[in-house]
Amino acid sequence: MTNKELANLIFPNITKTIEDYEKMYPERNIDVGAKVVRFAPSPTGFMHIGNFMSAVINYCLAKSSKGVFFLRNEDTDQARTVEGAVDFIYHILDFYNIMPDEYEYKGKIVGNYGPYIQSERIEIYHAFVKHLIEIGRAYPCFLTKEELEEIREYQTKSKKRIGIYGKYAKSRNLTLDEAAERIKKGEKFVIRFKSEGDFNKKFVFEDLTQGKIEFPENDLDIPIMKSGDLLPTYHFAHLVDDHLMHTTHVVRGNEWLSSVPLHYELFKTFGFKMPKYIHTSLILKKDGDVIRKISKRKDPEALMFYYEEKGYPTIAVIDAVLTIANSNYEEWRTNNPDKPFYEFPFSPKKMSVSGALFDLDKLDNISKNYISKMSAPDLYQEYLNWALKNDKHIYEIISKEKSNTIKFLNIEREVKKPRKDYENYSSIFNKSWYMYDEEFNKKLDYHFGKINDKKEILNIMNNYLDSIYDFNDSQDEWFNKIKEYAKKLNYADMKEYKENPDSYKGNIADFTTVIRVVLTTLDMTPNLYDIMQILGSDRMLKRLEIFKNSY
RNA sequence: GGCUCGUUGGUGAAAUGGUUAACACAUUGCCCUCUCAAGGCAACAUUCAUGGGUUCAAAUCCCAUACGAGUCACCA
Repeated sequence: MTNKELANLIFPNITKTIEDYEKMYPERNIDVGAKVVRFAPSPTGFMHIGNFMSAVINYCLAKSSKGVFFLRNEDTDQARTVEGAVDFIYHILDFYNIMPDEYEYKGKIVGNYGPYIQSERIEIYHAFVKHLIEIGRAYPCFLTKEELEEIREYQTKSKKRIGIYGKYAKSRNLTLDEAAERIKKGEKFVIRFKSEGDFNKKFVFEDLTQGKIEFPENDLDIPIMKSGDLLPTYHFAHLVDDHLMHTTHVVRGNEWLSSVPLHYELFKTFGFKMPKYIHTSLILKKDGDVIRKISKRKDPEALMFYYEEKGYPTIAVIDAVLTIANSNYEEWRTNNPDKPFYEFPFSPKKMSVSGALFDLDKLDNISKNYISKMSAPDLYQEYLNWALKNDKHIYEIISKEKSNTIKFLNIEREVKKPRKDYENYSSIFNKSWYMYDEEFNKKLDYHFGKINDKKEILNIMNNYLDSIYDFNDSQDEWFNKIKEYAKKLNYADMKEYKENPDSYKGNIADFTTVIRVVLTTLDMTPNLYDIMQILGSDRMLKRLEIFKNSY
């Protein structure tokens, strides 16, 4: 029996050769320096902030170099596949407007280098595995789970390196005839790569983020094809796919760094050019005093659901992620406030090598700045979109009260230094509910300060609303009138009051607080003048009546 | 245990042998002010994990130690 015959025995129906596939997927027709990158999630869980960061970096790399960004669904672990995970990935990419140029979704293939779903590429992998067997660099391994367990135990006990290599790779020594015999008998097997590396020899690998790293050569005979579903393992699929799809830059998590020696040998064995690698740092979380990997279970902010539900502007989340990814992003952003994020010249070298804590305070700050710069109608639209998906109650109210909502959102906006009240859309209602009669009537929990005597409050309010307040007054006129009236009732302006606090009932702030609380129940609101303009005389009088009856 | 990487303030971090260790967020204080928000101005690492060494000079180079992280599946 020859290698070729063994290969045919294992893959009788695979007729295409790797040369055939080389022809099917020729070099891409792109500019020199254009990057071909991929986002390659496995649908074994819902997209988290780390995946997202990787997607954003890939998008950046591709767009800024006029390259290609494709999505490859790495679904080779069928057992752990989570339903809805793929839909969620596409939803997020669409939501954040970072859709790939090439992908395969719901039966639709976009791009010439597909299929983009690994389980649909099984014949391709088999052709490559077959080739490896033919040249004697892969072999069927019949080690059972129990045997593997034993080897492992022995290695642990005797403090040997763990893994299948050297004398532990028992099936390596089987003759081709023996192997064929056992296959014919129906024994289960995996295909292992036959490593020729020497653990005592070192080689230097250059990672774009981490720089030069010296590794020992790989000498592990790792499985490249699984026994049950005959799907390839990650390592082998990475080799085949990124070669045929002509990936130039692989962005992947740091956890892959230790697989580099293996991947290096795999590419070398086929004589394929290795892509460049950008190993990104992990996103960590501070939990009390412990710093650990961010956890999908414990940290709600780890999953991408969080930011959507809270209603963070998409660009704020992207900015926050890029700020972590690249230390000079923030500076670039302040210098280029209006440029799209993907024009940022992302530099792998500037990525932090150690893990970064994801700082929600920082996100809030970035987000507040974005929201403060939106026009009121734009903000309203975003707010409405958010409410439609996340809070029906709010949605009903603000769609009914569109004009008043926009007016409220416009308070101290579109000025040089706008208010920064909202870090996300879900926080708007908490700061504006009192503008809606329905909500206002529900609460009626008045928060008066120093002046809380009903008689005095009415003394101020009655005359003020009836005869002094004029809707047509400018803000200055309005405030002058208030000051004048306050003085009459023995409330001083700030300076006078500070000089002589005991000779007055209170100061102008105490005075306006009374008006504010009667009208809103709250002692803290944006500019009272604007609130009153929006409320209008009728509603204010109504609210005064309500106050009379309920306080 | 093997392999690899890392360790600058509460957080993200800059600096790549040369005066007082950038900047941003957070925090605190003051000012402004009808409250709030915003804004303005300050404060916040006598020190870069620890110990040695090289050098006129070290956060930056070298060595050791400690601590932390990742990985060592027919998971990705």
